[in-house]
Amino acid sequence: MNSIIDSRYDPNLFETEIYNKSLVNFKVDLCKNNNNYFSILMPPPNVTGSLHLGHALNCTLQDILVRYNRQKGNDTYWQPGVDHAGIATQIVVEKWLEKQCIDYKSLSNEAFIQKVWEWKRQSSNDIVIQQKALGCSAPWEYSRFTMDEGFIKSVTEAFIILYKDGLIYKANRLVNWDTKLETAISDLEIKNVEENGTLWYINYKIVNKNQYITVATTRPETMFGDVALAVNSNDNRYKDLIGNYAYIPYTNRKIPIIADEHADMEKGSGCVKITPAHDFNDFEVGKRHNLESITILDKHGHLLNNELIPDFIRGLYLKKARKLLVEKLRNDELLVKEEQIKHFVPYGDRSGTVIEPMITEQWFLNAKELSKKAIEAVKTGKIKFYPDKWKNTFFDWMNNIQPWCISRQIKWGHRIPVWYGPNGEIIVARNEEEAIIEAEKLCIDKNKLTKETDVLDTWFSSALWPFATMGWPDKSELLNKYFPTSTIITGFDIIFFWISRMIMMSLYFMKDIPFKDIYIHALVRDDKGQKMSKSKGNVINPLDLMKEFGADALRYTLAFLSVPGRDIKFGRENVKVSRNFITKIWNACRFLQTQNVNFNVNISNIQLKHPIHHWIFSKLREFKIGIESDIKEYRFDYITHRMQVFLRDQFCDFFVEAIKLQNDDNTKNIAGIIYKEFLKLSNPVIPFVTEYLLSIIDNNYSLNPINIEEIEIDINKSEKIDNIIDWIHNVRSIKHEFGKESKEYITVQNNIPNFGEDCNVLIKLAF
RNA sequence: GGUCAUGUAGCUCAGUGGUAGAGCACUACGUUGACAUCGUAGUGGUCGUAGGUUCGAUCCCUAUCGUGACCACCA
Repeated sequence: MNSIIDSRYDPNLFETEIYNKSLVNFKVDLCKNNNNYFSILMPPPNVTGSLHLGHALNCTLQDILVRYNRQKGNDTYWQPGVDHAGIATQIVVEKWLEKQCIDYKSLSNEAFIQKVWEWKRQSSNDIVIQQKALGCSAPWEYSRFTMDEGFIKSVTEAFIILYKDGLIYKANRLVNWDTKLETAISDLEIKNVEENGTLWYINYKIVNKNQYITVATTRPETMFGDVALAVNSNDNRYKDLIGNYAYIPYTNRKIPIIADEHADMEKGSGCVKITPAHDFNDFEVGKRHNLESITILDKHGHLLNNELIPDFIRGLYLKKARKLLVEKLRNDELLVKEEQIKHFVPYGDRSGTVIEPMITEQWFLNAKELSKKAIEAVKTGKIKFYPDKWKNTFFDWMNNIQPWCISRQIKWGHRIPVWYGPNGEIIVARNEEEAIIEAEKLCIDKNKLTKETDVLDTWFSSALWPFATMGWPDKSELLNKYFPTSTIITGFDIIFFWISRMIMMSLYFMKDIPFKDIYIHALVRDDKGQKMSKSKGNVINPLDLMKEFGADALRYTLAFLSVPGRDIKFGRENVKVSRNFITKIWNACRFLQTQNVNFNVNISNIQLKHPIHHWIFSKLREFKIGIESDIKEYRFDYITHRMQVFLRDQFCDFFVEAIKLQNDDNTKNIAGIIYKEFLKLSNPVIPFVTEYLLSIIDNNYSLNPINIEEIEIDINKSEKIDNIIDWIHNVRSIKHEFGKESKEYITVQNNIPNFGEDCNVLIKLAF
């Protein structure tokens, strides 16, 4: 046994060392045949840089489960890895290159991708370093990347199957277009922001009448894509005009005035312009009335340079065109009213630019078809949400699910496994050789094949994470042993992006659910409740905290603050408090060592003589059982409370104090056993300090708790101690309130209850 | 507009159909075998407001106000 009597608690002295020589076997034993398995998928962090506190929370909670299960003897697997994160990473790398004064736009595709890989290596390295510092006990050699070789195979296979089954198709549709990134994005990647805007009332001249009709719009510049004006058929103001035509200002293009329920009599002027190529509602109206769609914007958000657009704004950027157009309308007295309104404007999540609805050719996945079984799986309780309320969010979205636009016009990502023939024939194949063979079969000139340049939405590969990581489409031992996984731990923000899609894909490809429990944890905010962001400057780097207070303190804090269904307000003060608690654990060890406590006495060699012996064992049992139920309920906060109550309020305050009064070897041996058990049971939460202390007090320590059930505990004796403790608190209270000389205090001293001879010595603790 | 949360001590938050809990902060005392990164004790709350159910409500129900998030509209 080594001594720490003269050492203060300093996590920096042992954390790295203890991780490297930890007893925990991170390795996976594929030969082991254990019916009780626990497997968990690490939500792969994006390779966009290093980790923030949200990741630290996510990893901590997973590691607690993993260590707990491993300790319990369950065959445990934790799938680590990182995500290529398409658009997000591409943007980060572009900025990174800019900083180095590299003109990324002039790089060839291949050269750019090379740069991204370079970045990826650094980023994923940093991530793993952070995760290890935090104590994550994952089998790192099983780490996967969503674009590694195996994953490319999985993604290709999944695409091909879905295509052949008719669930993936190519279509010309109105999609959300990001004019900055020049790619389509999905509905989920849009954030609607409320803004002050203007509603312009514009006069359109009616054909063959000396009369105008007033159209209200927030987007006048799109008027050149108008194909109709719609009014409500019940609107007396316009009833007579239905069937007439109107001129689009500054053009001689005539568009019909139609009746459609989409026109709301209460809103604007009651007459709405229909621009199917640049508005989702209008697109629907257009379909209903068989109207054509006229695109007037190019991919960069500039008006087209053609005869549809009046020459004074041809080719101009949207915002500029709008300004000029409004000015001209105003001067020409075609603008009859300008109304300031608040309205929502769609912004791209990643680019921060206004999103334009645009008609383009994209690849879609029929998500509706896949959603049915996924909804069923949650409805029947095969998959459970913790907290339960999130299933409503899940159902809401799943019941209204839209076709998923899976193609992106960016560089970084999985290339869609499609080749085109000279006449646009589509050939879906695993590789070029296969595509050529297929082309020959179809009598397509194989020399004229071109490969699809679009890549897949990053979430397409993430959706395959539960089984692609374990080797799918091949059969593998990992899949065999650890699929479906037990639990997934993640934030609510990716329920739609990720959780629901993994469920759909797993049920489709594996015919089974990907996981049984979904634990949704909180968002980590700063101590004022504000979202942490770089621009606000309130981001806390987990590594800094770990350096100052230790990884254990950070882990303990994150678990402590994890109240289900509530966001975390995180202050560094909390970490300090946790560190203080860990110091207490440390100092308890120091004291026991000064008492020459032997921590390695066999449980069969101690006797429960004194009631306090029964009491401390019954508290240990409560502690152990409590943790077990907390884990089942994912109440990580409760576990930390329990640790405090047991170690501080029960073990230190009474049992250790009792040792000072009743200094026999048997009691000291019990203290050694209890303390050691506390360390083991707390190991999942605070692995570093517990394992270090265990290694100090026992050269051959193990992390497996002893079987307390074997110990016969007399509950009556234990309860007697509870009563004594209540009484002690009472006496102390009186002493402080009235003073040592007071009548009240003397009365108490003269009326000490008879707790039995065996407890007499404890009475001293009261005085 | 729809949905889901949330409102308990100065702060951060637990909790329960039956005399209100923790941590931090604050106050007093304390260096009595580890621990000032500490110990002991204490101050502090009509459990958002108004109704209802109940023998009894902070907890269940209804309404209302405040806060937050998500979804939708996005003329």
